[in-house]
Amino acid sequence: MVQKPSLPKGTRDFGPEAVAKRNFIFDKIKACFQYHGYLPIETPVMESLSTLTGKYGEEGDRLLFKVLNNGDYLADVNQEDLSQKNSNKVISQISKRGLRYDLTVPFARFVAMNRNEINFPFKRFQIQQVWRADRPQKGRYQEFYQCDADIVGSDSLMYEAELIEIYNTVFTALNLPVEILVNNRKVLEGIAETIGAQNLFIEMTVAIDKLDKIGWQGVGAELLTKGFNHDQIEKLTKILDITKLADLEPWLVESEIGLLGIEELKTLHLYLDKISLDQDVKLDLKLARGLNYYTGCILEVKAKTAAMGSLGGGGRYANLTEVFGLSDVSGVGISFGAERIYDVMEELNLFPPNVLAQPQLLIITDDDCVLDGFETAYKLRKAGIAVDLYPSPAKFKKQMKYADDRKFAFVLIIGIQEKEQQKYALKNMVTGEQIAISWDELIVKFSK
RNA sequence: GUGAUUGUAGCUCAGCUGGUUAGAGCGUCGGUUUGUGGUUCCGAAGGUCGGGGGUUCGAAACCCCUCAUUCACCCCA
Repeated sequence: MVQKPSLPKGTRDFGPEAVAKRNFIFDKIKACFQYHGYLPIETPVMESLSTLTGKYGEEGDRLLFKVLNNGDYLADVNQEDLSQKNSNKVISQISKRGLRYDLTVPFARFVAMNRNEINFPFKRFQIQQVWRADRPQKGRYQEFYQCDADIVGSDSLMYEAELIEIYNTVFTALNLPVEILVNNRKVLEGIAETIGAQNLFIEMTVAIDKLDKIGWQGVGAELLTKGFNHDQIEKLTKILDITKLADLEPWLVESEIGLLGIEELKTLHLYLDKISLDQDVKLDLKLARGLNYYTGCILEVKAKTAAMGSLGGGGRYANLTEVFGLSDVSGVGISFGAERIYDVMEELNLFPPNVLAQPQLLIITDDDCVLDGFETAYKLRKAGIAVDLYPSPAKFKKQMKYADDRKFAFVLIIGIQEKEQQKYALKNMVTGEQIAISWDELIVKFSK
């Protein structure tokens, strides 16, 4: 029986053009990373589940893809857990591996394991897929590429500035106008302290992150259900509307950690003042970011001219390697969401017309000249000219149509007439013009 | 995990309140006097109407279940 082919939820195929376009994005990002001294690494698709769980918050754990153990995986499962259908307990017994959820945590694991071989500060980049068991929707897939650059082993805020500069450079190179939003988790903690809600810090960040979407009314309502009172919410409203660092400082004088955050932002700006950027960089106190491992500056990139979630994000994580037994190694990094950048660039028509690098020239032949065609193709390629060849002496109509469909700019016709005249017929597929051309002329025309 | 939405040819979609052999455009393939595409004209192939069950004399259409899609929420790139 024939089965109807289909793709798993949230995944897609990439045809030749899509791959070319994606590589166009990768190439820009990669070039920029390398230009700044980042070195490439790759890590396995699968990690031990224990490496992944507990790093992304409760929600993140739910979105982890688990890999079923091999063999008789039910053999050793606790019968009680099984009969009670306790999925949480059973899963840990039947699955010891999971698909990576991002590239940052595997990197932290990599650093902890290779600490003796690594020279700190260690700058690495990594372009690989990640998987999230999320319901797919616009700009959201279950399988997608992240392009990460991270530095571990230095707490210098110079790196925050460098990463912002990288965002700036890449999006400028892609001709995609964006807004780079900056905030600091310490400042947010300070704000929580100031309004007397330090124990509700996570709830606060999750709520205010939605301000853009549901406004103060919605956020206020959510905060109330989380245990905030009207007084606190009102205070929070006032603080978060602040757009200048100087205006914020008076609010946080009582908070040691808040002042530390402000100090960090000030230092960051000292660096940024030394360079000029094409994209907008803004302080945004409403930026929170859900990943709980961030401890200092946080960054997020949004498209200015398209409705799409963030195109990238990142931040400082002071302790991520600690759970893997390596303390006092601070890290900071950013991630580009290649799929979303792709979607936005497609929407805005930003890809160059000829991303699909293919030969300009197609050779077609008749019955008597197939071998001559093959030989000519070989000689042209040897002369450094990219060329393709139709494989059989089909009707010229068919061969021409093929050339047209594949958008070759020129067709080189080798038939019995050409062979007798010791010339080729070269047809320009755009103008329709056809000329007789010698080998030497051909080489000159197509050599660069 | 929650709430909606859609599922008919390779693609985009028609198919009225259930009624004979399910249609169109595009695409594909073949031909249009045997050496020429993108622009003629003619023709052909291609569908278990997502799957299963039910109601009915009769279901693509109505009901139930299931699978899948898209979108929103949660969360995030």
